[in-house]
Amino acid sequence: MKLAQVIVDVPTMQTDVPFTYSIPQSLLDRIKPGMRVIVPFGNGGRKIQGFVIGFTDHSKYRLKPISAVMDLTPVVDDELLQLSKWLAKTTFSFRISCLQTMLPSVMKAKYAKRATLLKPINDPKVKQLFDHQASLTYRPNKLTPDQQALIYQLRQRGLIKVTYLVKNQARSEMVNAFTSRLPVARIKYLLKAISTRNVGQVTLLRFLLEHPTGTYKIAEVTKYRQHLSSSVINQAAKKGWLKKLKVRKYRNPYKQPVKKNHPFKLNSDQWHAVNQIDSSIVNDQFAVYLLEGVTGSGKTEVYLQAISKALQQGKTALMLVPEISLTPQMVTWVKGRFGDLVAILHSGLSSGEKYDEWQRIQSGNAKVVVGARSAIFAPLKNLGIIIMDEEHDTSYKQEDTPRYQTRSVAKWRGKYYHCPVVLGSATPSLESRARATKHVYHLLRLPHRINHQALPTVHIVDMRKEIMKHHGINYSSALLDAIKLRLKRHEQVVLMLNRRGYSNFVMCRNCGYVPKCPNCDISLTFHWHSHSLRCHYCGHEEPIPRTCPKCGSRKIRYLGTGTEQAELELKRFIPGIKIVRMDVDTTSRKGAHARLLHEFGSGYANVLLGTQMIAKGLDFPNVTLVGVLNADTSLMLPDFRSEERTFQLLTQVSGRAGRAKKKGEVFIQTFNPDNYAIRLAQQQNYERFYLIEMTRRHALNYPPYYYSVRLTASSKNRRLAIASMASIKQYLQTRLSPQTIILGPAPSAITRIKQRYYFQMVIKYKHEPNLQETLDYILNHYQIGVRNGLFISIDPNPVNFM
DNA sequence: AGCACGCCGACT
DNA sequence: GTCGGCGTGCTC
Repeated sequence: MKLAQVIVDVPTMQTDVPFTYSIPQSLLDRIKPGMRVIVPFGNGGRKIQGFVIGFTDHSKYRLKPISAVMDLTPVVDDELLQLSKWLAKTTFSFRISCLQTMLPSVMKAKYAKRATLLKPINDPKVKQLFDHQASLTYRPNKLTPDQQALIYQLRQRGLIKVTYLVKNQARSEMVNAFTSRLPVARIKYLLKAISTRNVGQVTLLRFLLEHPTGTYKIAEVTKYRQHLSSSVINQAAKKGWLKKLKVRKYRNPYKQPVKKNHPFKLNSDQWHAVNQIDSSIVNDQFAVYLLEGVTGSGKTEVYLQAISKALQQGKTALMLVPEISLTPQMVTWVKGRFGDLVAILHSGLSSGEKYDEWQRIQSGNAKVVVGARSAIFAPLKNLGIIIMDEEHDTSYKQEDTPRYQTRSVAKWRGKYYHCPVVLGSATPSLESRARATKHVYHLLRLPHRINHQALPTVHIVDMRKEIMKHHGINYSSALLDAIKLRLKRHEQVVLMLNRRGYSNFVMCRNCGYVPKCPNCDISLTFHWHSHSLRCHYCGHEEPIPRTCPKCGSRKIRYLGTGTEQAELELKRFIPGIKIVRMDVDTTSRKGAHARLLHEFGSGYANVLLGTQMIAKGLDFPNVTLVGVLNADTSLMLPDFRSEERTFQLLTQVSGRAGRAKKKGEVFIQTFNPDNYAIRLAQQQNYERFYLIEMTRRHALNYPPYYYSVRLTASSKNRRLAIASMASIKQYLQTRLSPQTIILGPAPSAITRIKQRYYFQMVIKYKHEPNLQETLDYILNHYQIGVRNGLFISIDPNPVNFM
């Protein structure tokens, strides 16, 4: 007896195990592991989606049969099934959540219910709800309580039947196409027999003669062939000349053709790096390479040539980049080199486009994938290389469940396929660089810029002195002079406003009062457009108070530096200056990012002003000046990695200046001109920074000397949360070694969100072989009654401790 | 998650 | 008496 093991779409602790179902005879030969199925679940007749993960031949339960199979071929292959298991275990998340994050969002089922009247009912309320129809399809939570009650009553009285629907959103756009049915000899005969006045038919027959086999999209053929129209094709179909059918249309997110580019000649450092990586590809060897290259050292070319090697070997390649640097420029590079073999996955695509790109990968038509974080799950088979560009970037860590670190998943897949993983960065994370020192990773260095380009000159401007000079808060006179000089020379300027961990808020300059969210207890953010205060966590909005609610003073006003304010201020200092502003507000719309960059790249604007998002991957030859308006904000964060972040950001943004022939200049404005992170970023001295920072981390018992796990508990009941945390800490202390450090429990940085209280503990350890079991035990035993009790989440290796 | 079941108070 | 509120337990 063949029975299916199914992971059901119910993300809870109790249902996080395979459920066994019987397989109806009709599905027996179609059903395979990795397919999605629809199964009955529970005693209310509910139907839900599930994933078949395997088969078994016996079960102690009374089994229900699988209702339907949703896929023709498996959507998750054996490798990804195994990966989902590992991922669920190591990130303390549900198997179903892992499976779902590995797939395009459209493959997640949407649920609806349908109520069908068993006989006509003459109640006006019922008629209104059913819109005079016999059945109503609805989402329960979209109905008003009254409507829900009405349906409940009708059901109780046996007047309606309720069925459950599982909707598959994954749909491909289909277009009309045709294929020839005529043998060549017959076409030749017809061409002679038909009058040449039938222009359409003759043209069609000639087309069929040229293309005796194959399927052609009607829209495309009629567009490029004169005299050939859809009516001609329809007529021909009736005559039996050709067969009409539907084919999938791939929604291609990059319509404009890209210019082909060719491999560059490598310098000796690049050559050495490519050689090393290639040997791992050729020898089917898992190895992690850390490619440490200064900005402008030609890392991209190393990646491209390594990918090329993998393709030559008949393998596939996966290249990950931070979301923000997945710019049209980067896409042009890869598409230009590998053409239609490339699939792109990033958040700018519509869900339909993402699904189509996923299909191209799944079917084997795309062999090179470039994408942001979640692309690490791209269904490539026979991987030959995995590349992570800017490996230190924090966007590689998923911040909600499953809280995976892309680097770990990359290594897992690299081991599975016996292929190299290349981590590239100008400023590697200390974790990775330390592993290279210990020879766990192979260090490959590119210490020179290509074509012996000089590094830009970096000036540090002491803002403590500047603040006295004038009323502006964003621009030192040195930076303003430098900007004016570029305008005169018709060169361009990039200005960055460091907004990491920073928000614009309103403060009373008399008493220091800051308006906070009544639900979440965090500072409200000032919004220029709506002229109101908003909570970033829950969306609460309120007007700006005219007088301080605490002291009554009228000196309550907007404080801090936003990009809008920086833009206005610069326009005041330099009238007529053309600025392209890039921040969350201006880039939220689809395609806006590319449009703004194009606007700047075309030379229309003098200045590109933006937040961190401009620091990465941009390459404009006419930019000779980069200004960092406030280097400090990221230094102020209560986070042990703030120096590392600041160093990385400043180094990266400095690399934006002078990438072509013209020499670049950088101004870093700061209130902490002597800070080592700022000083060493000025010198672009990563190795020195690494040594100093490692000493500090060692002294303070921080990563990479220690591993860390953050445990967060939340509850509506504040005292319950505190008490549980205390008892969890006690339990941990009995189970873990005495050298392990437990910080907290302490209120989280966001103490309260949506009426729930958050508390956290951080476990710092060097060696804890039983940590996995210990934490599993805590999840199973302390998380009692998620609804009103305590909810626990665990984040292994959190990116920050806040 | 979402459903049924069961226990309790308050309504025609 | 029963309607409907919420707390609890279970789903192959």
